[in-house]
Amino acid sequence: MKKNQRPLDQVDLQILSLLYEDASQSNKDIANKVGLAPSSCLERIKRLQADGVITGQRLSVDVNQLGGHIQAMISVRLSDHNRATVSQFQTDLLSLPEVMSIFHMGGENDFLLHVTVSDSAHLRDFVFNAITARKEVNHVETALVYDHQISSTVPSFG
Amino acid sequence: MKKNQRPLDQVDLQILSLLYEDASQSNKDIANKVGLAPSSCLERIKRLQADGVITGQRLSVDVNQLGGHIQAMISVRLSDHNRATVSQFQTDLLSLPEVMSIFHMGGENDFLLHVTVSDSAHLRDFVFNAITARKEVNHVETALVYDHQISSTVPSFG
DNA sequence: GTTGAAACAATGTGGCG
DNA sequence: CGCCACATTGTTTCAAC
Repeated sequence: MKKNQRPLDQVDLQILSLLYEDASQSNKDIANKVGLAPSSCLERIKRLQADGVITGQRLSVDVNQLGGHIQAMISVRLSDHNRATVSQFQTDLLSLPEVMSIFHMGGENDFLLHVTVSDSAHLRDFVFNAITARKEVNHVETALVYDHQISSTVPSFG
Repeated sequence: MKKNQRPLDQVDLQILSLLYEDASQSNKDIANKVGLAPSSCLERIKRLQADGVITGQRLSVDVNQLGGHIQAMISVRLSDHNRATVSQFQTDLLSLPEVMSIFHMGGENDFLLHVTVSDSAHLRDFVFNAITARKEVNHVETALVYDHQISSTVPSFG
């Protein structure tokens, strides 16, 4: 939370919620839905961005159509938990085209890698080449992801 | 994959890749970067949407600023694997404000729930009220998520 | 695929409550 | 101080090529 930041009011939350459902709506549409003039609405959206509440806008794609026919969640344990090792692992893996997102975890697994690959041979190669080949990796477990659904409701409570 | 669909060429992939990095770029900017006239570029983007390669546009928000101070990954096993039971569980949970996304898994866990909560009391209450309270739930395990990083590179390989 | 005109949306300014 | 109306700028979109 930044300094000099007004707390979010109900209208801010309404704007966030609308944009979270569908970020492609125009400012004008949002303004209409929340009952503000477009300029006032835009002012609020800009403030939400400046305050870091809105951090960006991402495209949703159908990875299956891009050749990502299989999705998997790969649990990884490292043997070395230095900040440098952990952070290097994270950076290296995030840059690979197969890796869609990385969860840095507490608990017995250090990382969950959500990956997409073209087929099971690709999955096997990815696990061997990108993960078990690394010295700091201690344990790897792969589970298939049948389906990944993302909520279209913005988290908001208190 | 739909019928009547042209395979993606290099320019399509370039457009996808640019928009995947930052979906807030204007069509005009994308057109410039890929070396097309804005109208041709827009035509391609529209086609990618019509073909279902681009499925939407999502807002990235800082959940921490919305009161989501803790993120967790909750592994759930059900005792009953009927389609109806599984699908009801998925629908019910996805609509809760704490749940950001649901992975339907193969393997010993049926679901991974990526959730955000305000504090550890909230986490405990959520697990009890939304998960273990359900008859079909057999086993629950909760792990803290320190950090979740999403790739800004679109998955793409043959 | 391009160009250029018309339609529309985003943005900045100044005035009002 | 936040909101609105209006003027300006820029973007999208459509038709003709």
